[in-house]
Amino acid sequence: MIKADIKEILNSNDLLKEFECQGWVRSFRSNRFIALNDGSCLENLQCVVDFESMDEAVLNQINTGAAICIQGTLKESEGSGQRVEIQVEKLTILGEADPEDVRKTILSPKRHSLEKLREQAHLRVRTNTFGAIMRVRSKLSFAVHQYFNENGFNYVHTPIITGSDAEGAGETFKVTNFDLADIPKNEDGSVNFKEDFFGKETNLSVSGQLEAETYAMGLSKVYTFGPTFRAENSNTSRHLAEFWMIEPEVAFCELDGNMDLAEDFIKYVLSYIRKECDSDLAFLEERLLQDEKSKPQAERSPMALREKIDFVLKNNFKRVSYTEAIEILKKSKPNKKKKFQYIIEEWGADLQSEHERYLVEKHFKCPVILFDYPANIKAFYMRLNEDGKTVRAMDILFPGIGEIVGGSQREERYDVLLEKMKALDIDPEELWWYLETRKFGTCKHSGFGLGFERLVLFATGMGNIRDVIPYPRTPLNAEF
RNA sequence: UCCCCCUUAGCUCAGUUGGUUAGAGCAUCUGACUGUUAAUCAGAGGGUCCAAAGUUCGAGUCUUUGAGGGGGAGCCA
Repeated sequence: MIKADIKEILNSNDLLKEFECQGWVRSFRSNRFIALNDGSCLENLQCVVDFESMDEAVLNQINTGAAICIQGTLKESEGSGQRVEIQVEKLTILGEADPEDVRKTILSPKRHSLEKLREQAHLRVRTNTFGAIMRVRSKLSFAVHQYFNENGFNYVHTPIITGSDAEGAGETFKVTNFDLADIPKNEDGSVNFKEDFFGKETNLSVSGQLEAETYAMGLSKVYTFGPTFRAENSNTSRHLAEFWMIEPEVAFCELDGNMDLAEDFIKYVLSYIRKECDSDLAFLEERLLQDEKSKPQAERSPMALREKIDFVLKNNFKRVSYTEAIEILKKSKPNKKKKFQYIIEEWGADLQSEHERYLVEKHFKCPVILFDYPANIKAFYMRLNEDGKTVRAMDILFPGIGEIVGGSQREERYDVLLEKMKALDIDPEELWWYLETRKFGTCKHSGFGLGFERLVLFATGMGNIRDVIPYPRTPLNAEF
């Protein structure tokens, strides 16, 4: 008796050998054919039972959704849909699933909308689509660690609870131990944080960057990969209140090296899943194709999913300075014909997503790295260029996703950084430790943040970020 | 937070100008059939028409407010 998961059995050549495996019934046809799935791969194992010799009570419990254990002989399939199947000799019901209840859930064997699946997020991983997405997500995150490990990076766990709100990356969730019905106040009516757990105001991290920078100043190459929290009231298909972010930080590295790293990294992880997840990607590709059949020709994507990934792998990302991008946009048709909602008139304008989409999807038709942005539309820690008006920032824009990476060379000059903080009203006292790294052996260094779910979005071809994370947290939704 | 759209059976949706008993497909149940691949065939059950208020002889349908969902924008990763 060989105990194996379904992936192993489907790839096995041990015909006529005895196997045992467990899984959940996807469908039971003709009182004879069980489609069994255990999540080890997309494909189901066909288990053939001899219903005439089977206990009727057991037979009646082989319903969609039930967990079962089967023992039987592996043989070549007589049917055409699969190479091998198991002729069942023993079947045990491990967990029942009453069809009357199952039919009210998304487990019922029919097509369900992604919105309906989201309402039953605890069950959706049992569908082909979510099984595929979650396996791709898992392989992608493994590839993240493998890439950095192979390239001499150290994995750093930056704090999730932070005491500084000075990063400016967004609205924060407060962390407190106060009884909310009775919050200690100062005489002037403000909250007395001295009585709180940490003795100061704390919140959930919106970025591990500042702490990662300090570690890069000792380990040279570091990265973080962890949850990130933003309390912004963002209601879009690209934003989550809780998401996973990858943040490498490299000492002795300037912006060009940073761009090289980001591009190499993205290509590595995508090529990894291209090798490891072909049947899942093929399934997602087909799903997308079916989905697009109902759309008008103009809205359909020109490339199939795997083709799109391969295109990114084969082509260099276009590197364009902000100044060049503005020139391209100024001369563009939608700008001249005033089709843009925000017309680009002069240097210094912040790029809206319609402009980014034009550059990526219409003009270059390829991932684009924009760099050297005007200083006044970017964060305080980005390194000021010699021109005094731009900073060494870079954003990577992906078709259909928008900004997937935001990064920069960091300002390593103590005086310049201090001035910048003062100008932007950031209290240097709060970030004393960050400033000290610029006093003791400061050096040029760079890093970026990559939104992991946005990467999964691209890799799976899904359209809504809530469908590439197990339990999405968004405004007004923290179910499960 | 702003703009637009949606909410009718377990699911996806139809429902005419406001009119009598609100329909279909899938799913479920019962029966038939059995090498099926979202099996097939016959039959059955299944409704707080999102909520509240209003207009009207009469509201699934019209009006107002609210809730939830989707798409787009802003903020960003």
